[in-house]
Amino acid sequence: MALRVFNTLGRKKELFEPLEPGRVRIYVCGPTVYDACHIGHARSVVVFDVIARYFKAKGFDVTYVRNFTDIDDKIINKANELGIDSKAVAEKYIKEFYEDMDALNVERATIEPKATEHINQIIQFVEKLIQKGFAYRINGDVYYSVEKFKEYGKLSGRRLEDMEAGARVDIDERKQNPFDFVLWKSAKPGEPAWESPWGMGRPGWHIECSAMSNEYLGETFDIHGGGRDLCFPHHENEIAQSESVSGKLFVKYWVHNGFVNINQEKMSKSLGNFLMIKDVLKTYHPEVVRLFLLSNHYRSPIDFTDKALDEAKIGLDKIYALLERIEKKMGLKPDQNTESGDCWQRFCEAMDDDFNSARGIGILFDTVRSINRFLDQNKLSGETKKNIQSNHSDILRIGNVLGLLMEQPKVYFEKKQTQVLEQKSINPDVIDKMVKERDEARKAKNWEKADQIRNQLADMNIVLKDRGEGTVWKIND
RNA sequence: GGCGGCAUAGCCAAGUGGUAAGGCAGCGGUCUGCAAAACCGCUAUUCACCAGUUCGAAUCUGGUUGCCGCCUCCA
Repeated sequence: MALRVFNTLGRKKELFEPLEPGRVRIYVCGPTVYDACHIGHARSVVVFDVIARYFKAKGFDVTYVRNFTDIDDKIINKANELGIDSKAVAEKYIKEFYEDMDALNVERATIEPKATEHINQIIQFVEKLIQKGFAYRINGDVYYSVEKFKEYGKLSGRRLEDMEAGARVDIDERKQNPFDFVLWKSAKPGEPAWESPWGMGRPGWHIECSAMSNEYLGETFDIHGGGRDLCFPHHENEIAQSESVSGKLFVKYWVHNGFVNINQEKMSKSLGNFLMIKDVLKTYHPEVVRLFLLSNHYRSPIDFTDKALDEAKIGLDKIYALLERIEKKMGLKPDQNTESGDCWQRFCEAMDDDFNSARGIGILFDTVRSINRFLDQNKLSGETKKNIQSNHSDILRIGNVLGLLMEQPKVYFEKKQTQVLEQKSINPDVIDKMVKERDEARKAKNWEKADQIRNQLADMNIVLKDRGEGTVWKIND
C-alpha cells in the first residue's frame, strides 16, 4: 500500500517515502500558551494525532514532536494583564492545554519541548545564522535577512518583490528589508530575559521551532505540520532559518490543516466568536467532537454548527449501539488480536490517500450497516459469525486510529443516561417502575394504558424499545 | 494590489479521466399490538455557468459568476 501525502511545498499529492525506512519523524507546531485552546486548536491537534496514530498502526516507528511556544509578546502582555509573571501564564495554559487535549483523547507526542528550555540551542542557532551571514545585529536585536535566502517564499508561493508592492508591514527603518524578521529580541526593563551574546533578551517567534526540531529530529525530517495560517510567515521563516544553517532540505513533506469556522464565520477577536474546547465539551462528548472534526478532509475548511455536532452525535450513537448489539447478541468482547479484514483494508486505502478520514468514516458506516444486516438474521451461520467478528475488530481498530470508540458501549450509554437524568432530576427507579407497569398492561393487552405510559415517558425524552428479551429504555438527548 | 482555495441532492460530505461513497433529514416497505431500533427500497441522468481536449470529464484546459482564506497575531 502506498501512502500519498499532499505536500504544501509543491501543492500536490506525493508518494510518501520516509527518509529512513520504517521510521517517520514529525514536527507539529503546538500552541503559543497565552490563552485557552479553541476549537481550531482542537482540529489541528486531533488531525495530527490521527496522522501519528495511523503511522503507528501501519507499523512505523514514529517520533512525533509537538512544541509549546512558552515565551512570546502575547504571553508577556497576558502576564501584565493578569499581574503575574509570564512563566506562570505559560504554565497555566499548558496545564489547560493538557486538560483539553486529554479530554479529547489526544495521545501525548513523543517529545513536547518548550522554547524556554531550549534557549541555549536557540542562541547557538542564531549565532550560526550570523556567522553564515544570514543574520545581522541592530544593537541588542538580531534579524534574519530574507534577501540572503534565495528560496525565500518557496513554501507559500510568494516572491519578495510581489509582497513589497502591497505590503502592509510596519516600516522599521533599521531593517534591511521589511520582511526581515527578528531572531533575538532585546529585553525592555521588566521583561523576561536570558543572557546572550547580544545582551539580555528573548527568542523571536520562529526560531524556537527551527532550533527544537533540529535538536530532536535532525537537520532534515519527514513531516512538518500545522494550521494553514502558519504557512506564511511562520513556516516560510522556519525553512529560511533551518536551510540557511544546514544547507540541506529542512522538511520533506509540509502538511497544513484547514480552519474551523463558526456558523460560516471565521473565529476572530472582533466577532468575539472564539469557541473554546472546554466550553464545547460541556455540551458534546469528546468523541462527538472528534468524529465531527474528522468527518471533513483535514485540508478543507470545516463549519462548526450545532446541527453538524448533533449529526455527529447521532452517528456516534449509532456505532456504539452496534457495538453494544454485537456484545449482547454474540457475547463478543473487543479482541484486537483478530486478524484484520476487508473493512480495515478499505479504511487504510482511504487513509493512504492523503489521510482521508472522511472517506474512512464512510467505510466505518458501511460496515456498521453490514453488521446490522447480519444481526437482523435470526440464525447466524458459523461463517456469518466469523464475518461479524472480523468486522467488529476492524471497527475497533479504526476507532483506535481515529481516537473513537474508546469506551465500553455500555458505559458510553450509561454515562450519557446518568448525565441527562441528573440534569432533569429524574429518578431512574421511577422509570423502571413505569416500564414495569406498562409491561403488565401490555401483557393484559391493555394497549391504551401501555401507550399512555409510553407517551408519558416520551415527554421525559425517554424512548422505549420492546425487544424480544424485554423492554429497554434509552434517553433521547 | 499579490498569492491560494472552494462551488457535488433539502442539509453535511467523499470522489482528480471510465459513468455519482457515506451521514443527517424525508418518503414507502419489512419487523412490531402500535411504536422505537435495525434492515430494505426510493430521493443528483447529474456535479455553479460557458466553451474546449478526449472514445469517454464532477474530475484536464481556457473563460465567466459566486463564496472564502492568506499576505498583520492567529490552529
